Amino acid sequence: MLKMATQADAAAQPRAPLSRERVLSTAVALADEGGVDALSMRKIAQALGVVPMALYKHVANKNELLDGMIDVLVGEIDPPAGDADWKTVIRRRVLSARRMLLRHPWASEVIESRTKARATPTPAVMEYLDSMIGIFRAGGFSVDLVHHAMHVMGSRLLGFSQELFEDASGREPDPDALPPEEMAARYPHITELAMAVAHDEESVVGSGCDDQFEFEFALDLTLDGLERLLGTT
Amino acid sequence: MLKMATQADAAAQPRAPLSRERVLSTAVALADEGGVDALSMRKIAQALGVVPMALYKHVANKNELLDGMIDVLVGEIDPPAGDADWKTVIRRRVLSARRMLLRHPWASEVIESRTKARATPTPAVMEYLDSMIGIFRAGGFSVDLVHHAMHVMGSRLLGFSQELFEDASGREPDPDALPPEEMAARYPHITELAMAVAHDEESVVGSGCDDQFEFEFALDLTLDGLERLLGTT
DNA sequence: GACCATAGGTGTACGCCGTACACCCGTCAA
DNA sequence: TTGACGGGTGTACGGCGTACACCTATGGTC
Repeated sequence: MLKMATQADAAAQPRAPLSRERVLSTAVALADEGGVDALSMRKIAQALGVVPMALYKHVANKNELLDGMIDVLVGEIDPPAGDADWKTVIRRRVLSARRMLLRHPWASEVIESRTKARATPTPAVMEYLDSMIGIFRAGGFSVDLVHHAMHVMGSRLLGFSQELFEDASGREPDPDALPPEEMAARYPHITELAMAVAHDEESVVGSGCDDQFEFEFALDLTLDGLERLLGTT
Repeated sequence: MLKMATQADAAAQPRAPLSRERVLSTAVALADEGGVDALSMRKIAQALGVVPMALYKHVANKNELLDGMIDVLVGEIDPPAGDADWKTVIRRRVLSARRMLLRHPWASEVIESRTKARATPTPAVMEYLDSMIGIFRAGGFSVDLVHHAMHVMGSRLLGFSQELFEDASGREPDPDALPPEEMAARYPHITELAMAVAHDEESVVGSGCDDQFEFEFALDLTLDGLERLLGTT
């Protein structure tokens, strides 16, 4: 009796019924606040008030869970907007994808690693890419040209992220960082660049350079290049 | 006596003295053949004929080991070559970096994740970037313009790798892959593109599209864009 | 109403991981 | 001779993913 009562209470109050979506969204939330490395099945279960093995009734294993998380993220990207020309539609969509990636800093890493481990990207990613191709095609790109375009947009030419001066502030003062004069001696060009940038934007708080501006600059340079190609065909 | 003899034998024959470099290079070798996910301190130790904790006399912990591995890889990139103009020097260097990344498919993932976790990239990466900037500067780029250029080269505009059609062959025949007609219905544009590409290159074995060609196409498009910018300043 | 298949949550247990900590031994400077 | 020390060892701990057996409430069938 008593037992039944407490069970009923527990069931009524804190126990939403658990589902694949609930698992995925709390996983995303946990990753957002603690990073993917700190994400474990056990912690997800705990956050849901459930025993770890319960999760396996809704996702096959951790990799499949990561795939599901990717699909959640891709779902956050705005659908292609309206009837503008290809350039602005692509531009908006890419910027929307970027906003998503900034909201979930762990995203690019897991997309990278999961995509390499699978035979094919997850369905949501496929759909995203498909619609992207569709925009180019509707804009008059030949099949060949859109193939090139996808490679251009998907490649990172430098193998390494450009996030060099990303929030020098905001971290605890790293003990084994080089003193500035050593920096200047060892990496003269980086130093020159960093100083110029910092000076340029001395009014701006936070990161030494306006990443959003730089990203859009890169995007526009590339889209202009593609447009020129389109014109000459 | 006997014990000393066997010890001497063991010491003489299979026991090179162990060093940071030996640890790093066997770690790289193991990652090459089994992927980073399968790389563990215990396996590295085993490969070196040593107990796991022995490694910690040469690397502080696993993250620091990964950082060291990155530096090994970056060291494989050819130094800037000769006295050609900036465009060909950059081009050669980027292609050399790409060759390194293709030799070590796990590299981009660990560089990505480690760079995000550190206050600053590893020294070898810094040096690479510094010399890259130096090439642009020597080619007449203003500080501002080289800043833009680094962002252009370092950004991936699509958040997702373009490795869509990467070796459809060469994998075991994935059980839950969609049948072709379903593919065509759900992802019409991808299908169109894939078929066109496959047809184009039907003589070529392996991957449906020539990734090297596409990469160079993207690189040249970008470098041309930068050159145009340089001209108009 | 009796029955039983099934879906979904539980508990236990295994093997692997990174690594803290105490130890031990050979080398070499004083 | 001694004693510090660099480098390899052994043990142990807590956390991980997950296989497997179990329990229980639900709902369809006779």
